[in-house]
Amino acid sequence: MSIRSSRIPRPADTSGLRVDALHNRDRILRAAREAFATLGIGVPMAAVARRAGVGVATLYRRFPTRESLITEVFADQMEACVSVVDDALADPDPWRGFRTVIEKVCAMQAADRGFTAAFLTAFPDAVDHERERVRAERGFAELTRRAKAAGRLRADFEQADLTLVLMANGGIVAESAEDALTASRRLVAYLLRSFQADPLDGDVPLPPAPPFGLRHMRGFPPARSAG
Amino acid sequence: MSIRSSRIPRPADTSGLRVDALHNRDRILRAAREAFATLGIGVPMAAVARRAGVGVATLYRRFPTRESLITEVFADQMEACVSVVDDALADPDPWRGFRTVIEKVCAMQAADRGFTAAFLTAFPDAVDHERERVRAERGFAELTRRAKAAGRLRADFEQADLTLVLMANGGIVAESAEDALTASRRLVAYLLRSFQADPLDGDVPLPPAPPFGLRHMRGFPPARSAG
DNA sequence: CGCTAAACGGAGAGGACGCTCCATTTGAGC
DNA sequence: GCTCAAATGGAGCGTCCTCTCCGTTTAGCG
Repeated sequence: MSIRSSRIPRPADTSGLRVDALHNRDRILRAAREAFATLGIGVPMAAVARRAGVGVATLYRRFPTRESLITEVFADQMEACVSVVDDALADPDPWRGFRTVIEKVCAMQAADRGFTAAFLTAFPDAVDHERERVRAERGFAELTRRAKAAGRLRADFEQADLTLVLMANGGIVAESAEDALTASRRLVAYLLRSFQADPLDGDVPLPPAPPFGLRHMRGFPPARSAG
Repeated sequence: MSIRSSRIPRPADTSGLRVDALHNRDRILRAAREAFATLGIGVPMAAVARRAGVGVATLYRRFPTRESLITEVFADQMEACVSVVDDALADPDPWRGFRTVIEKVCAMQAADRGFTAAFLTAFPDAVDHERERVRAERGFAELTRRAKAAGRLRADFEQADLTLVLMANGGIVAESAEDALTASRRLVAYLLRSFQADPLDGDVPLPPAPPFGLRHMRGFPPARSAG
């Protein structure tokens, strides 16, 4: 009956840790969050360690792979995504729900440089993300269905278009986070305008949807190894 | 009166080269084109040299910096961009001209992975690109003006939106070039649909345009150095 | 307070890449 | 063919990054 006796230790089992270790773990996570947001995923591990004020060994002991660190760092954001979708599902107006999801998620993406990569990438050990992503995907599919049923979303909108939006939004790079956000907002406004159903030009067919969903995006960000 | 006596040796002066050197230069350029397209800008120089079947020294002698190589490799594409704009300017239908430019350039971008980065980046020694980019930009501004005058393009479309399109399109990453093209086409169709003037919802204002143009995009692709 | 396992940090091995130096090869004019 | 400047290729050095090993420090417990 203890609060912490749950058998599934999500997101990670930190119960057996000494208090100093726990403290350092927090500092690492905070430092990594900062570093990823400003420099992007792929900052040297040593830089994260330095920002956290710990040695590299401590970093590696706690997070053996870069991916495990990323997974943990973005756990919050992933959960935030899920709640965004959940909130939208509770909205009585289907179109507003649909619109809000895209707007909010894209804003998150624009604000945090590393988030795009983390969100779009399926890491081998990011099973936690996997589960949440699937849940978000399901919820979004439902939102899509409702918005179409309400006649507000064009009928040929596909699930893959969400990926398209996220990739497009992820392409935005700017000097400052504010500039990125401004640009993102405008892009999203343009796209949402097109997503709306419009009986006037229903006869102009869209090019086919790309053949991928979120899970087809392995290899992001682009590798650059030799051939 | 000689054919080759032009004082401005654009894009590069290769006149004094021995035939074998010239031959190797071609092989390097071809190899680099391939490598950039598939692996992206930033492939190891050694990989380019290996593909070209030359030593690294040969590569460096011909192209002292990575940027000079990129400049040369993408000279063709840059010229192609300019012609696309020129063709569009010759089109009697302003909207079709506008639309075609965006479609064609985005298609080029989607087909060649390195092109985005090369196009968006202002390299110190890429003065050649600079000139062509300015020309393309001017032409596009004129196209925009005409399309607006014809009432086909929404009045609040800004030059910066072109950058937005290119960034968004550049965000597309896919396994194969075909998938990327498919995705790009769909994205572009969505965006163009929004760019069209529509008196029905002229009262819905767009978020402000991002405060940048093509030349504000230094730092693409994202650096990842430590802080 | 003292013991011990847990935690720590930094040095350094290992590897990728950028770029240069230099001994050797080769094209081109005589 | 002979000569020599031009061209070549790969060895090698410096740098940056990942990840591990190991001697030292410290929290937690009796």
